[in-house]
Amino acid sequence: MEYSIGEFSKLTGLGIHTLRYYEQERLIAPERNSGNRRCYSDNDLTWIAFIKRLKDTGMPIKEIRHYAELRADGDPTLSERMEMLVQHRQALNEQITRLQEHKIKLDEKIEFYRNEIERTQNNVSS
Amino acid sequence: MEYSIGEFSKLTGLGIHTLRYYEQERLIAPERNSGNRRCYSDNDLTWIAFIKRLKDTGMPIKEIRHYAELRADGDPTLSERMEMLVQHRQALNEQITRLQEHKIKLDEKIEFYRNEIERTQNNVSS
DNA sequence: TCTTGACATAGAGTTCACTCTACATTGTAT
DNA sequence: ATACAATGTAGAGTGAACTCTATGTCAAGA
Repeated sequence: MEYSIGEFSKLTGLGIHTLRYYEQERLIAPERNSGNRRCYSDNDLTWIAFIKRLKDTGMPIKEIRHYAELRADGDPTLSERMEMLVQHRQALNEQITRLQEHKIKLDEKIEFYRNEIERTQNNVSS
Repeated sequence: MEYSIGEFSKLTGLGIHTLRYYEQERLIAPERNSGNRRCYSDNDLTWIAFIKRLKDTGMPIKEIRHYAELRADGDPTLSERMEMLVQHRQALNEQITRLQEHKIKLDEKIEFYRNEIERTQNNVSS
């Protein structure tokens, strides 16, 4: 299937402006039809899904662009791309660990608040 | 103990400019000494540590400011502050879950790459 | 006393990732 | 044929969170 930018925008949840911005940043390179209109494919759809994953996990546009450039060069860059993903997985693991530590501290803080609130209420009622 | 902005910057790892910016944004309100110099306390130190935690877990400055304002009002705002933290914990839990899903997908992708690389290498050597 | 370095303020500049505006062109329904 | 909605480009604007610059003050050491 092929999609106009409007259709593709709805499918991906990315605004039309954002899609054009991503193209300008060379993250994606949709075909053009006779009238110069962008023509997105199903392949573009899975690619955008992956871009969103990379973004959600904190990879900056610049780095995604680098990955996209390697991807465009095909098989010869397979191991370099894998290297990037392995690096990124490492960063992601560290991020998850950090957040889990933060969660523990936050739980403690909330527990502390619960006690404080009870204490102050006791003071008021006594 | 009390610290000059330079000392405090080293202790917290936040640049001097950032500390002044946080003050401008009303996240922190250090005392001033005779010569109008900022005078940070140990209390400020633990407060900054908590601010960093909130930031690291994705809370925007505006919201941290709101929390800081409640904090400055003392005990009467205890339950409102707890409410904020409970809300934030919810967001944090969702964030962790999302990242864990991303991690699984990334692991799969890396595995796919490993196979692809092996395949292409076999093609070359055969 | 003089100089140096840390500090002060006000405001400008930067980076990132969009997001929007202005204006021209094209595809579609009546 | 005409109107209008969707799309095109180029470039400006936005908001968040810093980060830096210019200029001035002040305390302490040589």
